Amino acid sequence: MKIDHSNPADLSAQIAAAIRDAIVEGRLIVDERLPSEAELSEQFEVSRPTVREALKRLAAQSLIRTQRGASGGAFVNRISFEAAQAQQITTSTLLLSMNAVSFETACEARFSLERACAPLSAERRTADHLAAMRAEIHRQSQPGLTDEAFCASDVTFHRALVDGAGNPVLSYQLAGAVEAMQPLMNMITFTARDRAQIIALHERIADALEAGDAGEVADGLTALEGETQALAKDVFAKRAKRG
Amino acid sequence: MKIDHSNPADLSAQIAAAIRDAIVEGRLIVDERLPSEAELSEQFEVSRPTVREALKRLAAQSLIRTQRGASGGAFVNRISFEAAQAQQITTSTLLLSMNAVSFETACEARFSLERACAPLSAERRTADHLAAMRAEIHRQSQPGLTDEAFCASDVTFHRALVDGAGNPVLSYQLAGAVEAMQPLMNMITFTARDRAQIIALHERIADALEAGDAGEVADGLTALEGETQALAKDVFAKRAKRG
DNA sequence: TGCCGATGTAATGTCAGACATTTGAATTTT
DNA sequence: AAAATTCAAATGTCTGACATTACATCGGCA
Repeated sequence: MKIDHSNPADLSAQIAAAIRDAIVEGRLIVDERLPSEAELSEQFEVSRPTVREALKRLAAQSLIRTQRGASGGAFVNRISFEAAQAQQITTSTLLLSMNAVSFETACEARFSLERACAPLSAERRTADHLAAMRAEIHRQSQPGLTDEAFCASDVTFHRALVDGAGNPVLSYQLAGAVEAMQPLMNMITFTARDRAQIIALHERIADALEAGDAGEVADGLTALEGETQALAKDVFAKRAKRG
Repeated sequence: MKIDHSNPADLSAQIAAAIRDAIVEGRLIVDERLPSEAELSEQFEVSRPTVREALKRLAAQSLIRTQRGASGGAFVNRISFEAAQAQQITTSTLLLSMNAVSFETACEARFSLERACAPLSAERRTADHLAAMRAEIHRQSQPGLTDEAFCASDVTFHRALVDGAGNPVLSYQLAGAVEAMQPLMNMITFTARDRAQIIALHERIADALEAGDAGEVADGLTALEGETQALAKDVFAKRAKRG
């Protein structure tokens, strides 16, 4: 593991990349302790602050964790699905909000992905998943619910649907797509009638899931996508008119 | 933006979180310049190295970029699809390799997601996408191709299929799933007969895509999934026997 | 007057050394 | 033998300094 001293810029980035490669390529394995900061600064022939900046970069990506005290140090982290999901949600959220991705595009991607796990979820969903979805449907029909709370409940509903597929990789991938859309969804104001229609579709999806009817789940999702797109179109049209 | 000095641990993490929240919540907008490191260290009442560690954490997530020189500084970054994809691939790859995700689970997730964009790709793929896929099929049939090169070509083929959907959000999401599987795929050794079968399925998929037959694309993918799973099962069974 | 080069300056990048804090382990004491 | 104490190693933080970069300004020159 060596770095390029002829390019005196971004030493900490180079060091971070070198260590990251070692982890990705398996030369550093999970729970293995990295050399101490002092030792690393000797190896790379840089100062300790520079090494620390590199380590912080890796910590930000959950590639390492640090412990203080004797026999402490930096350890290769076994990245958890939760940590990976959190990162992906942050990244996806920023990507959608900063790149002016149209609501239409994001919505299409989200429902396409969700339909992808409909067959698996119809086959494998447990009673718990169904109960979670029913509970959210019930919450959504409460009067006096704010739009934001309605959206949050919607996200929980869909995550239960996705988790029902019983595939953690799928859940991890989809959490980003579903949660990242929440800020966009929050721009929509739902009338009582809108909510009733969405709730009806949620019930249709839950029923189909209970019956194990994958095709009907997918159809329900498609209908929900159409409804959502129509709502958004309406909101943006009104906004354009007003502005 | 304030931090908790009563908890004197992880000051840089707290600062990073505070700035990240400001970005995510839109209080700091794209291309806006953050205060200089000296000013930030005054605001947060910490030293400059601590501020720098916080900024490096954010830079590692592509949330900010830094420029040297007068009128330089740290700027809120417009995260690109490429950068987001690169991060997601790194995260997904580590997640798969370190969490002992079974090949079966990863494969199932990947093909489920890919089937999700089959309808869109069948409808929208351009001649370029088709040409790219045909080119990869041709490459795959070259004799003397290493297993790794064969896998790399396979990834390119599937990325063309996904890109054909014309939805950048979908492409971004799927790149992680497809590329992260490559290390797992590289564990497989392909016989000439295996390759012939895979190539035949690739041709079937390309043909269906050319004809705009979404159902047939999905069926081709399902067949390919079955073939891949069978191959993997075989490899792992032999390995278990030998070991 | 207009252009071009030299200089200034503000910012990040890096370094050295020091102290503070934490935590596990070795040591001593009861 | 168990508990309390001390020690040491490591991260976390601070101070102050210098190096490097790149923009901005100002001066000189045509």
